[in-house]
Amino acid sequence: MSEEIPPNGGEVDAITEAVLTASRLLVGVSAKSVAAVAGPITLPQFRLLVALGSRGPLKLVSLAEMLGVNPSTATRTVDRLVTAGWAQRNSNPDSRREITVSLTDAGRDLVDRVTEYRRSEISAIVERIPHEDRAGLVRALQAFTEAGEEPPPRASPYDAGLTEWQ
Amino acid sequence: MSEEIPPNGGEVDAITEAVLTASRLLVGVSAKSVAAVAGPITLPQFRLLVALGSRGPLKLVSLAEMLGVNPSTATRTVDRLVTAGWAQRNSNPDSRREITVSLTDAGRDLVDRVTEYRRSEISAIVERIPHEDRAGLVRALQAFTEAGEEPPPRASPYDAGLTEWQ
DNA sequence: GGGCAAGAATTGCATTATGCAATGGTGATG
DNA sequence: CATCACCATTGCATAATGCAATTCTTGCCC
Repeated sequence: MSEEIPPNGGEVDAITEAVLTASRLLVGVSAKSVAAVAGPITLPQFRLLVALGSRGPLKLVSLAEMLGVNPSTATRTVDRLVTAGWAQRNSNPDSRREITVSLTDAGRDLVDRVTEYRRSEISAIVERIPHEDRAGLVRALQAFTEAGEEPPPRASPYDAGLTEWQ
Repeated sequence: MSEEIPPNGGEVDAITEAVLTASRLLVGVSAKSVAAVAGPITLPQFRLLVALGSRGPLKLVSLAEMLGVNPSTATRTVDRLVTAGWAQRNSNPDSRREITVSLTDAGRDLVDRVTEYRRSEISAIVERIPHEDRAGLVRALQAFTEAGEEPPPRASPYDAGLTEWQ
């Protein structure tokens, strides 16, 4: 060994801890955002709306796959969202065995409001970060993300920070 | 106003985006960890075990509060965990109207294995970060966390990165 | 073209997760 | 000791989930 960083001399552990702690904070922000804006909707339902918002109209199977749930679960969640007026089923003229699900205007509006709120919450935190720390943050976070993006995980619902656990 | 950083000159937005992206990654890591180790347990159940693991034996009400659920939900989840052999109810000699819930050895073991796995996943990512970016990461993440920790959010289950959504 | 396998959505069934509203027991305070 | 607050639990209703049919629809092969 030459200068530092033995197999795990503490630096890696320190960063890991820092990451976990920061993660905890983010989790709280997301919860707060949905609760503050989305009122009576449930999280799984909102997650489905987010998927539609970020990927556009989707077949039911694709939707289920994105959310990591069984198609039957997706079907029934869509049922509820349709009833609530946030999503709609569209028949596909090319293939009668498929349908697409898309947001209604109300649904899109809901997603936008929550996203907006969440973004503003994070911005508020970022604005309290001392200027001299900011430049390092972007570089560091990008380095972290790139290091972890070997196989890009399932894409979209995560964009809203919404998943079943974390 | 003196030198720079207008209301939102882009720097804040850039950091916000970086944070959101990194958050997405973390979410994936947590999901993978539980799925890989915890097998047949559900997420809400595991979340309860994590709370017990990080805070020790807890009254039912405290547990429910930590998890952000109704006490009745906690009661029934504990029922299932007890049946599965991962948790136990202990009568409190000081106050017969309270009970405490604690991990069994099997429960503690399960939590340890998942935590270990998750930590190793994050470490693996951290180790792929170029050395010159690492120091910046710790400082930056700490700055971020401190900036957000105005009112420290509900504590413990987040420690394992486990929540219902994110 | 007829028939058959694969794909897509849905429905049936069972279990878990949740919240709200009692209920029954226990402690504390006056 | 009488009442009020606190604690766990249970009853009831709804949502979320997965697995296993079921029903159409498409594609493909003979």
